[in-house]
Amino acid sequence: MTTNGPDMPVIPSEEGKSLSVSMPEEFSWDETLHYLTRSPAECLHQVEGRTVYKLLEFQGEPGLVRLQEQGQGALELTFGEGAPRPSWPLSQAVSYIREWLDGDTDLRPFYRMAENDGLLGPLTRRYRGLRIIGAPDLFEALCWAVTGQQINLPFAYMLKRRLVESFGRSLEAGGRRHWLFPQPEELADVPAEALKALQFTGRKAEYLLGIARLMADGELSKEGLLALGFAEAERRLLAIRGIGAWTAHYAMMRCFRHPAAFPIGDAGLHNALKQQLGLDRKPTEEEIRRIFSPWSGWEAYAVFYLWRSLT
DNA sequence: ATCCAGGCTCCTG
DNA sequence: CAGGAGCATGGA
Repeated sequence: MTTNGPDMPVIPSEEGKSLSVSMPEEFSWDETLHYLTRSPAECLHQVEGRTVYKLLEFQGEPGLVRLQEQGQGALELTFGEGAPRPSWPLSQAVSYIREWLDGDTDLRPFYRMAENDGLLGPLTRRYRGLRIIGAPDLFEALCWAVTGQQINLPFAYMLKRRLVESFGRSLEAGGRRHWLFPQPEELADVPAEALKALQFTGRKAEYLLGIARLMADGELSKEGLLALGFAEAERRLLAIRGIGAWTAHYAMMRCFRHPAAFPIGDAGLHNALKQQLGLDRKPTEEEIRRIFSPWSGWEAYAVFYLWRSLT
């Protein structure tokens, strides 16, 4: 068996081909990397130095892409070296990356609004170019939110990793294994016991499987929710067992990129406000609403910048 | 040890 | 309908 016979097709023009992903001026690769590296247990992308690898899937076919900064507000996108080349074109990944890294939001109105704000002003200057890193896959966004309910973040990352490495597909390249988040179909028929063995609580196991079944059955989808609009999508999500206000808004923030999504009950948000405002206790929900009232329409970004202040 | 974690459901009164 | 117990584990 030959590995490099004359019948092996070689397409030089495809080798080393790269595409440019244009990003707005208000985009910071440093801030993006800071977010992407915040947990060593993260398994849905890999960061090596200032290079990001992520396994994507289109038409059921996985492909590894590599992202580097290109300068002039652009990223360089290539296929990851050492990985099987998918049949889909690299151009298919460009719009995904722009959505993932929030390249389509104009942050200038947010910055103008925050400019003279005593709380948000310093944060937007300190973390300028920070954008809401998305979770374009609805199932992933919901599972991640449910997983993170009421537990500390390191533990949540560990649970996610176990879930992904137990039920997701993967591909090895360059001595590293890259993972896809499981599809709803890949989780729908898993017994709750299997999730409990990964240290999910019995309750969370039920929540995750319930969401998986809804999506596998086509009763819940990103397209369907997008068609509903903000208020109706929220109502639909809240009707699902295991999804409360925090989870619904978290998903709308990370998956639907709704700038007015507002996970107001978030413990990290409370701690950030306490710290930024020098309070000796956490703010009440009423106080939070008052603090956020000037930022109407941009709550998700205000929350994201406040989260950033914690690390 | 005690309290808190990127909460939600379900049961009381 | 507000309030609180229970969930279950890890880190400070």
